[in-house]
Order: sequence, then C-alpha cells, then structure tokens
Amino acid sequence: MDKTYQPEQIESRWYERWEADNRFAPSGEGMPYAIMIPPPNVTGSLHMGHAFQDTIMDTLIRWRRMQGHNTLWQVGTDHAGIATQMLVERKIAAEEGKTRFDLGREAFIDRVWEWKQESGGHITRQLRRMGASVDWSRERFTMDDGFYRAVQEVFVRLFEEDLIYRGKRLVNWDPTLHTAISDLEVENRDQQGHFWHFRYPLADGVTTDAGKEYLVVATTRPETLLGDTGVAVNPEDPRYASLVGKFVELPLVGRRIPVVADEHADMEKGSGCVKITPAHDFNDYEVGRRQDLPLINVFTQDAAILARAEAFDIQGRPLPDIDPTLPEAYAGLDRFEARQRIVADMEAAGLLEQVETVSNTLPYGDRSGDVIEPLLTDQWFVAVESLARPAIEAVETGEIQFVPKNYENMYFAWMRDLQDWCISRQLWWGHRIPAWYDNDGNVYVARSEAEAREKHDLPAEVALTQDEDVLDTWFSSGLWTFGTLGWPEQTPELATFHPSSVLVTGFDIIFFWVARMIMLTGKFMGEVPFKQVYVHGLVRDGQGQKMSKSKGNVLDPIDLIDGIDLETLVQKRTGSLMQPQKAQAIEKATRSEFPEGIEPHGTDALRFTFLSQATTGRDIKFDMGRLEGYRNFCNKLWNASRYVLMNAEGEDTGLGSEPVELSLADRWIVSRLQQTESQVTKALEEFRFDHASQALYDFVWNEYCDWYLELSKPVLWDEAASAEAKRGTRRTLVRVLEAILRLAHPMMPFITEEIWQRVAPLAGTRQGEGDSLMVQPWPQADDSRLDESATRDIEWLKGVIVAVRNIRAEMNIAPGKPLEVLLTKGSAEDARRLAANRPFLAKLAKLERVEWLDDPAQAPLSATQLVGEMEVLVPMADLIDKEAELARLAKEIDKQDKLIGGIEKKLGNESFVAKAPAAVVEKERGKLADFEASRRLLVEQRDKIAAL
RNA sequence: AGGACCAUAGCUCAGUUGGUUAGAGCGCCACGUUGACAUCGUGGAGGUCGGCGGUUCAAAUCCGCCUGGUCCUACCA
Repeated sequence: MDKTYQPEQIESRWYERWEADNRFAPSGEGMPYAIMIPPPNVTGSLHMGHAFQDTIMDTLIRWRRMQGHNTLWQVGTDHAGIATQMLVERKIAAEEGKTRFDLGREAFIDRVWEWKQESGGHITRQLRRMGASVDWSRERFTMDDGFYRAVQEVFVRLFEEDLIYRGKRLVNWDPTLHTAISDLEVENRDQQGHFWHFRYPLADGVTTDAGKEYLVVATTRPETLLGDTGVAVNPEDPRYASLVGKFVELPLVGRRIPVVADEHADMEKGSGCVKITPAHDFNDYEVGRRQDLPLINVFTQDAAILARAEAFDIQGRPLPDIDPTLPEAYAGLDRFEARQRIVADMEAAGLLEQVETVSNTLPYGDRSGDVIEPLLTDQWFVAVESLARPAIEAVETGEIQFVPKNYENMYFAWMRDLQDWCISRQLWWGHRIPAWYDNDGNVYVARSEAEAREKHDLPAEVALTQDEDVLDTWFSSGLWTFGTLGWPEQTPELATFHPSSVLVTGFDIIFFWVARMIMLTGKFMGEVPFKQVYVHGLVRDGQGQKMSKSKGNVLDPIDLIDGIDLETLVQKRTGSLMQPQKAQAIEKATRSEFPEGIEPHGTDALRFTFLSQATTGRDIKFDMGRLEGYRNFCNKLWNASRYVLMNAEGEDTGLGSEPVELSLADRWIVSRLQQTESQVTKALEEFRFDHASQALYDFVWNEYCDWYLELSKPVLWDEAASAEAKRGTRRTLVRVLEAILRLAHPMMPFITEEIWQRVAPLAGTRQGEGDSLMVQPWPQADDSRLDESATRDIEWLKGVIVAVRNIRAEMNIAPGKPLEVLLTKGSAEDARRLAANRPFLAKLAKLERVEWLDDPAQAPLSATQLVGEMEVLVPMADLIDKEAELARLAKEIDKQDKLIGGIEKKLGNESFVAKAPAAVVEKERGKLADFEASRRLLVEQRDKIAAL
C-alpha cells in the first residue's frame, strides 16, 4: 500500500469493477428494500444537494444490501419541462438567433432530444463518481415510451372518472414563458410599491350617507381597473348599507358596475370599499363567483392591454352582452406602462384621492423571474379532493412516516387546503395531453387518436387535432414509484419492490412531489408509494447562505472530490453570470476563501462529511474544515491498515488450529467493537447518520488507532511474548479492522473496499479474487463478547498512562525521556493490574521502571496524579519549580473546593436527600468522596513542596 | 398576521425519557521526527448552554414571555 491515501486512484477503479460485476442489481433474495431516486433533471448537473441526498440513499442501500435485503435503488432522470425547454431555447437563440417558433414544434422537440443525448450522461456520470450503487440496468427517463404509457393511462382513467376536467380558470400565468405555472413555482418577493386611492363616481345621482358622490377604492394595480366588474362593501358595514345594489360608473371605461355586499371587503381597511376584478385577482375571482359578477379579461398573453376586452361568466362562457370596448389609448400597452397612464388619467380627471407608498409582496415566476399575472385561460385540472383524503389518512395512520415527524404538520396543513391542480402547461417539451378536438370543439380523451376514433365512433372524415399543451412535469413524476417498475403492466418488480421503503428528499418538494406521489399512487396502486419519508435540509455554504450562481458561492461536489486550482475555480464562478457586475466581488471573495484553490479530498471524505452533518431536519452549513478532517480520517484508516498489514501479512493470523491467546487489550477492543456495531446499526435505523459516522470515527481513531494499535506493539515486538499471544493479537488486529471496514463501507465505500481486499484474506472472510466487500454480511454485535472486566482493566491502564503524560506535560519533562514511576495507596486490584500490564505501561508511558510502593510514607518528593484511589508518583527530587508548582496546586485545590462545595450543598439539602432517587444520592456521595480524595492528595503535595 | 424550526466553545455541530465536573471535529497555544500516519502524536486554554421568569430536591433538557435568525402559509382590495 502507498504511504499516503490517494483517493482518485482507487475510486474510479472500484466503481467500474462493481458495475462490471453487476453488484448493484437486486440479489433476488431476502426482504425487498427499495429506494426510488428523486429523478434529477436529465440535462442537469450534480450539485451539493444531489451529492448529499445520493450519499444518504447510497448509505442506506449499501447497508441494507449487506444486511441481506433484496435491494433495489431505482435510478432515472426527469425531463423537467420548463427548465429544459428554456435551456434549449436559449441555446438555439444564442447559436442560431432563432426562436422555437422559427423551428416549429417537431423540429424543436427533435432538438431537445438531441440536447438530451448530448448532455444527458453528465449527471449520471457524476452519480457514478459519488459511488451511487444504483441499478443502471433499470434506468428510466420520464419521457421514455414505457413511462409515457403510464402517464397516458393515468390521465385517461382520471378523466373517465371525472377527476380530470378542462375549464377556463384563473391561473398563474407567466407572461414571459407564456404558460400556466403552479402556485408552487411562484416565488413571493417583498417590494416597495404604491397604493393608489381612486374615486369611483356613483351612478344615477346616488350619494353616500356622508353626502359624497363617489366611493373610494384603493389598489396596487390600477391597470386592472379596466376589468372591474363590481365594488364590494362589507355586508355589516353601516356606512354603505344603503348603496348595496346601486351602481358606480367605472372611470375611464364608463361601464356601470354594481355595489355588492361581500365579506371579502374589510371595514377596517381603507374606505371599506374594494374594487372587484374577477379576471385578474384570485380573491376577486372568488367574490365574482359568490356575487355572480362577470369576468372581464383585459390582458393579452403578454400581459399587455387588449384592444377589446373578453367577458365571460364564472363557467367561462362568453358573455356577448357586455360591451368589450376598452379605451383606445391603452391598447397594446404593457401592464406597467398602462398603470402609469391610467394613474395619470385618473389624476387628470380629478379622481385620484391619494397615493401611499407601501411595502407589499409580488409573485414572481421562479423560472422566468417575471411578475406572474393571474389570467383567465383554458386549462386542464385534477380534482384533488377525493385523492387528498386517503393521502392524508395514509400519514395520519402512520402508514407513511415522515422523519423528522414535524414535517407531517407541514404536509397536513397543505393537504387540508388543497386547490385543484392545474396540470396543463403551454410548453412543447413534455408529455402531450392525450386529448383530441374536432372542428366543433368537442374533446375526446383517449390513449391515442385511433382509440379516440374507435371509442367515439368517429369516421376518418372528422378531422381531429391533439391538444397543444403538455402536462406539468410533476404529473409524471407523481407516478415515479410505480411507473418505473413497469406499471400499467403487472411486472414482478412491481410486485416485489412496491411500495418502496423510503423516500429521501428535501422539504422544498414535499408539496410538488411527495404529496402528489402519495395521491396518485394511492389512486392507482391502492397503496402508499413509500413507507417512510426522510426529509433533509438544504445544503448551504459555510456562512449559511444558499448556494447560487448569482452569489458566486457555489461549490461543485466534484471539485471537492478531485480538487480544483484557484484560477479555474474563479473562472467557473464568474463565467456566464447573469449580472456580470458582480464578477469582481465574487472573484475577490473566492480568492480570499480559497487562496490555494481546493485540494482533492476524495469521494469517501465528502460522503463522510455529508453524513456527519446530516442532522435532523435542519439545513446544513457545509464545513470545509470538516471535509479536511474526514479526509484526514480516511488517511488515518489507511495508515492503520498499513500497520496491520505490515504486521500480519505473511504471518500467522490465527486462522489455523494453533492455540491462540487473547490479551486484555484484545478482549477490550473486541468488546468495544460490539458496542460500536450496535451504535452504528441503531443510528442507521434511526436515520441518524451523524451519530453513525461519529460512533465509527470515535472507535477507529480514539480507540482502535490511539490505544489498541499502540497496545499491540508490545505484544508483537516483544521477543518475550508467546506465540499464542502474538497470534491472538494479530488475529484481533485483522478481525477488528475487517469488521471496521464492513461497518464503514456504506458510508465510505471506496477506501474500505480497497483495504478490505488486502485484509479480508488474513481474516479469512474473503471467498476469492472476485469477492467484494459490498456483499459481505453487516457486522452484528455479539453481546457475549462484551467484556466488562477487560474494559475496566484497560481503562485503568489508560488512566495510569494519561496520568504519567500529564505529569510530563506539567513538569515539562520531555515526552521521550524514560521515567521511573511509583504506584501507591492502591488496592490489591490495582496491584494485580500493574502486574498484568507492566509491559504495556512501560511501552506506552515510556517508563524505565514502575514499582509498587507498599508504604506511602516512604514516597520521595514526587509529582502525583490520582487514578481512582491509587496515586501515580513520578519522583522529582530537585526538578520541581517550587513557585510554579505551588501556584498550580493552589489552582487545582481551588477547583476541587468548588466541586466539593457544590456537592455538599446538594447533599445538605434535605429535600434532595428525601426526594431524589437513592441511586442519584449515592452517586453524589461517591463523587464527593472522589473529590475529597483528590483534594487531600493535592494538599499533601502542596505541604510537601511548601516545606522544601 | 398565523405557524414551524433554530439559538450550546472563535467556527461547524452532538447532547435519547430532566441527575454529565456540558462533549466532538476544526481553529488556537505549548511540546514532540524511534520503523502505521506531520493528512501525525502528547498536553492545554476556551462555554454563567440567547435573555427573563416559572415548574422541580434537581433544568442545556419541561412550561411561559422576550430578543435574534431561518423558513413556510396567508395578506397586502
């Protein structure tokens, strides 16, 4: 083995080997355990969130695989409608100066497929780099033929059950992308805005109770005035009671619109009167429905003002009786321009009463960045009510469990207030809606045009055109758990692996995806899509900032693995920015944060870092320091293995029938191993990856390396040690390491496999050349191997060694200087332990001589430390700096006094003694005795030195 | 406005059902190259557990209020 750990070499090699050996496919034996990967965007690239998520899934899958489960990690990618279409549109625009309309639908879609072929392998390659043990043979893409069949089937069946309908509804419209988007794709941003108070003259000579000839309404959106179809007042409002049923004359337009009573109007706010624009505001739409007001749309699809408005009733039927004329002056104006003109015209007409500056929030499309417009359009919807009920129940009954549990509340809150789901998108890239229209506008929903004709008996002369729209991406991803397993066919995989075991996902897509999967899967499979949902937080940068290209704080997981030099990193972060003016600041920050670029750390270290930071339900501030620390941990494991191999390869490791003797240390480390195995297993069961990684780290570094390897040296290197003892220690070294590798493998697959290949033959666990750590049994703790007496003995030994080290440090004695040590005031047990551990003590504490002193009175002047009741003495003679030592002792005594004081106070409290459990009281008494003993020793020592 | 979550060492975080001398890693200080490892070893400094109040014999832990932060939902006519 090389002297230093070099991850890049071993990682790609092992992944290829595993894949070639078909290690990732289900074994076909054991209990099924399945995870469906949240499908990343096919043309996307791996970001920190993916890397984190993939690490968790892979750890679970590898762990369960080793436990003997029949594991399937289903892999695949998503076509990601809007995102991908926009990307290709931009690319074509940049390269050829053409729009998708120049190309036409078919040619454009061909181009998207081309782009998918070109770039679609990127993210899957990166997934491999992360070590993801997904079953590549089953890779799916949401636009595959098979998956499309599932999508069509679901659409058609839902339609046939009246759970899908088409209608003219108010939807979130993106004026840039020209498509409807869901509520969830809308991002609310705080803004400084204006609040205009307008006078709406009352018609027919009516006046208010206060004698005014107008009502005052306030709005942040004056341009929608053109579409007003009413003014609402609160039914309880005495000021306007007499006006309900009367009319106002809509300024600039001249339309007569009624004053209606509706609870939407808040008496406390403004004048108490609200203008109602049902076609351009979601609340007003509801008021319109309640009050039977017409809907008047005044916007084009670009959100510019129409020349002639479009009037509909609440069912979306045209209302020819309403005069659609709009003032010519505004026709074709963009909404924001129209706003200014309308405000100016109102002011000129003396109808502007007041302008307030207010802060409000505006809806933005999270893809386009444009202000979203509520717009009346024809769309397809899923009626969710009947689907939501069982979906809520599945979580209520615990059939699906969220981890951590508090996300269930978030889920319930959303599910109980669910609006019908708009599933049509005015895009080209996606699953085209399986609906056909004849020339009369009749709609036929079927799996194909042929089926539509057959079902509805339509002769060939009847021309049918397919709906232009495609489905919301989340409609298809909602079928992910069963669609990937071959549904609607009843495949063996579907029978075996559905429901899947656990979904690993970010809280940000609980609504987009998780909820919809539960609903659609419940409907079509009659069961839940997964039994548990592990919800993790967002990966943020070291300062807690969201990573984003525009902030220039993005870390690429691959760069953390392979390293990147500063110049390349700067270029990566500042290249092709939307706001190039930020480049300088980003460059500066990057140069100061990574003056040397980023070192390579390897996949295993990155994975271990993610796991160690995977704490429950909170965001992760990615810590470069920990990444380095865990890279060092890999190195530690590497070097410990080198030591073991150096001492075991070519030697007798106790596999044969020769007698074997286990030392105290051997028994101790085996005992501690059992505990570690329990801890790691328990932590994984609870999704506490931080605990699992911590337990492993502790055991490997602080016990196996720091103590056990050191304790093995006296046995292996001492000529006097017996062959049986050497065999026992070698065997323990090798077997414990082999168990460590199995325990660590799900978290750090590469380094463990590499080492295991060398170590396993010595432990007798490798079957042959082709064997892999991936399929070794998961370590199971054997409680019969817990050894408390060995543990106590080793703790004693560690205590004495640490005591001597302490004395060295305090007395400024060179670490290498051989010392003489006396032990005194101990029990027979202490004496026995000394006898049993003499060589270990000598080696680890660098002692020349260690003697038992029966009579404490004969102790020479010494530096002392306490181990239990026993004193550890290092005779100091004239080496002591009197003043310094007295000061140190005084400080120590003071510390003990405080501890003693605290406990005495406690024990002096009658209620404590009376009410606290006896065990607690006993424990306090024991502590008191300890502290007092320490104090006595310190005082004795002080007096001795003071007397010098 | 309502709700959720968070606040522990300079930094990133652990701390199961209340009883610990409050922990880890990184960073910091001192010392150290003998053959696993300087990507290391040994020792150390550093915290009134955000603030106030309450429950309790006992609170980092339970309850209330406050402050600060993150996020979600709603509103913003």
